[in-house]
Amino acid sequence: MVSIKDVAKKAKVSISTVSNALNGRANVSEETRQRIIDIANDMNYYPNTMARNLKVKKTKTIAFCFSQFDRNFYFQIIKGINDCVINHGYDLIICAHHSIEKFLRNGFVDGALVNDKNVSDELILSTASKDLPIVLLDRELKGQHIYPVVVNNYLAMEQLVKELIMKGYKKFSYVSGIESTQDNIERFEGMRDTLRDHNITFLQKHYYHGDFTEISGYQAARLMMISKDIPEVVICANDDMAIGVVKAFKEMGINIPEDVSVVGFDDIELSSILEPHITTISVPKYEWGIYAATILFRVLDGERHVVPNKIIAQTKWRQTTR
Amino acid sequence: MVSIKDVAKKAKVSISTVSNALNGRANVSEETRQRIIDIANDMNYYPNTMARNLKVKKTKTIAFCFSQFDRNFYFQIIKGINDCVINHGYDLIICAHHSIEKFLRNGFVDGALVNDKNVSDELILSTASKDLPIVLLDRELKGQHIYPVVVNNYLAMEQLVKELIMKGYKKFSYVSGIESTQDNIERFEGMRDTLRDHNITFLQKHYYHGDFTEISGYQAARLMMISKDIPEVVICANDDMAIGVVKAFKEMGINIPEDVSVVGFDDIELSSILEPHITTISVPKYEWGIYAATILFRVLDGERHVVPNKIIAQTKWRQTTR
DNA sequence: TTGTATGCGTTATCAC
DNA sequence: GTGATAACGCATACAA
Repeated sequence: MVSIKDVAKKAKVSISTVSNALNGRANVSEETRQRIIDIANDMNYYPNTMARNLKVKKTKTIAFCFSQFDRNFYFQIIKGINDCVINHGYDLIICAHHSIEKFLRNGFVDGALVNDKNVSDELILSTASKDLPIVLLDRELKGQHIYPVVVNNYLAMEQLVKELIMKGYKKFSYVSGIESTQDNIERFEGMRDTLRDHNITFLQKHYYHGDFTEISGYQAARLMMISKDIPEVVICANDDMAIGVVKAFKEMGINIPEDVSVVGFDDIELSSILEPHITTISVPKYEWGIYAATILFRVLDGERHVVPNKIIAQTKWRQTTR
Repeated sequence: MVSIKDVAKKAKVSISTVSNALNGRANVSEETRQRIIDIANDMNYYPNTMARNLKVKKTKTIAFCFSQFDRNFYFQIIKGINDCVINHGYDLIICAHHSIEKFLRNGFVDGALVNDKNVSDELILSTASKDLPIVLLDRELKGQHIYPVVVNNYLAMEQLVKELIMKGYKKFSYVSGIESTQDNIERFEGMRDTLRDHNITFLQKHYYHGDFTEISGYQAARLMMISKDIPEVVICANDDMAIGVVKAFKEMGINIPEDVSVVGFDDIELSSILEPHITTISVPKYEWGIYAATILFRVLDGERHVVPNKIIAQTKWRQTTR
């Protein structure tokens, strides 16, 4: 590996002159600069990133901690983050949670975004610092140098339910995701509270327990059938379950949306590919990524009191509702 | 950021003793070792990765160059790579092509995998070295310290066509991908040669020009219709186009597979979701990732003359063929 | 305009 | 068993 020393030797100057020339500083004559640049190119010289980082304490690199490579919901988010990072002249590295200690704990990166449930709250709390602000996409955690950028589930659900009520729907059922997750809780409460505000009480028996998987939605729909409790509209905590619900109803000869309507959440790719196209709440994934990265850069640029907004999601009306 | 110096000071020993203790070397008494470890934990000390790398010239990190975050075909591959890298006690960073110079050129990583058409052949040729072997997933490039791990398109196509012929198919059409791509060429030649070997000449007029997109497949099928040239089977250079072909035929009231059969390549998720499920050549993506990373580690472990095999893909017979 | 010297945090060599 | 010290490649304050 050719180092600054090799270039200096070949150019018959000192290493500092090489450094100055290559870093565009004023204190070097134009002709020596050009000569040094040519020689450096010639020798295929690239400054050693680690040695430089060790010195300057800025890496111009952002880490994105992520390991759920099997859920393609996230890839538009990555794209947004990547684009934003590049635009700011930084580089992005994506690393799984195993690598956090290695990459985050010691100035390897200037900031991080985390979207990985495998990373514990404690790890985040103990890692975030003035030198390493962290933006969270998968949870709302309070703490110094920590900036959650999450979807406003409650508001999106509120607006959806309001519109459904306006369309005349009165009998709602809900298929939950994993109970303990914040997403599920907020989505459910958004529905329940909005119904209450419109004098519709949501009965516990219309709450079906799912776990965000298609099969759990499928089973919930069959359960509705067995208990002869088909509502006017089934609201699912995500699209996967909505797909399962639709599948079950279709198999049982129940027409959608004539006999029952179905709504999902997330707007995954499949929801507008499968027939019928599913009405769902669309999370603007690309923009989410952009915004999350933007927040990080505002912090890195020294802005005080950065308070992120929540991401606004909106209903996409499609074929599973009237 | 707490450094080894801080730990040494607190433990009232020299930094070398701290280093020795923490790195499990023999020349330090068990009690001082334990005391130092405790203090280090206590102070939340983590060795600075960059300083260490600068010294030892091994980073235990692998880079995967990739930027096509909008094609979910690749994510199973990433998962395979990631799993393999973790298993070897290394860490994986994924970086876009913009960052190659920064991360690959100067000992930031011990090896790299590249699956990014944006990275030029020249860049790869000039970057690969004894200190940085590179495994290629997206092209077959010959060169020192370069190891292509690609799919055996030709063989897969040969086997597919043989079976189709055995099933009685005689009239074949081909919808091409982008002409210049190696994938397209190999897939086409695999078909053409196999037909020839079975005394079936493939006429140029049955070659339809596509570009790997769904719409180009759709248009090719309409063109077949207009020219009244519906074959017994349409072989597409990838699944996206096969999906387009199927869509067009369905719209035109042509029955699949009764009137015409359709075959794709890749086995993307959609091919077994949309109705009818598409017969296609399945690329074992996860295993591909595992194998590519394995090749890299064999090189890193000092094995001489590593010669990668090609990835074997196999036909998945589904509903679009008889 | 150019060169010398120092230090970033670590590991390794070699005294003690 | 322990501690100075050099070196990794670079940037920079300061001397020339």
